[in-house]
Amino acid sequence: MPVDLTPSQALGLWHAVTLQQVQGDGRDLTLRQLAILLEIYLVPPPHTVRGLAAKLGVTKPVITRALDTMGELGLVTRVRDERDRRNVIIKRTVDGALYLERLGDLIIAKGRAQPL
Amino acid sequence: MPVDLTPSQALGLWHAVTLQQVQGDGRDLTLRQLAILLEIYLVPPPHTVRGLAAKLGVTKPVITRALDTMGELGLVTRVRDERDRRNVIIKRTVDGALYLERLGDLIIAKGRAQPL
DNA sequence: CGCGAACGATACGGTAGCGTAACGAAATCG
DNA sequence: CGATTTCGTTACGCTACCGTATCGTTCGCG
Repeated sequence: MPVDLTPSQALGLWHAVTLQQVQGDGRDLTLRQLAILLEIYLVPPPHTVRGLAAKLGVTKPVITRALDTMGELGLVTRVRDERDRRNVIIKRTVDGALYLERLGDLIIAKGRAQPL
Repeated sequence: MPVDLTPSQALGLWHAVTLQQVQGDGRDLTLRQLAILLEIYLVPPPHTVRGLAAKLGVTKPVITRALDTMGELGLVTRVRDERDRRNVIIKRTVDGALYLERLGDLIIAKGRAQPL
């Protein structure tokens, strides 16, 4: 079941959500960081630095740095892969799930408020 | 007519759109910049630095800097208010309208692709 | 083994945004 | 008028992210 939007609804929804995000508190993620976070939580594991970099079309340091930042925020964790110790497996956290749950709620709430 | 979304659809939509934005080209706006741009194009004029700062809950330099950046990208223009020359009126541009039109199209396309 | 490839992290210089504070120009008010 | 307020901008020091290049570790393969 697709989500059918008019142009006005689509931009209005984006407007409402970004506005709320900005007004909330400064703790905002970069577009890239958010994309990484969503990828980790919405796509089945396992997730690796290399895999994320390929999926997003960015370089590996971008992923490493984003994981550093989001790790400090508790949104994500890294675990060494014991089967191939060169790899690092990116794990989800409770706080990360909560963060995205709140984002989802925000989107839904603003979607409900869309006119037309 | 509201936009009714399930949590899965809401986050899936965000995922698809941010992913595309990141993959596209580096020309990505900050969350704040995007919020400002949407505010300018979706809310009836006139728009001033002070008004935008109040609406978004940020300081004036944030608006000035964002307008500098987006001005260089051609997404927005500034014109001195002749009735009160202290004010600056922020004007829309063709390129800015085009930019948001493409964003709207992207959202709609990804919305249509949402499962459930 | 030893050598090259793969993986993630780090170093480095550069750029852009931030918050606070101060500034110049213009309007308002006594 | 002159003093004060309002508006947008600029200055300053700081932090965070970027891209490129390189590093250390670990695996795979001859």
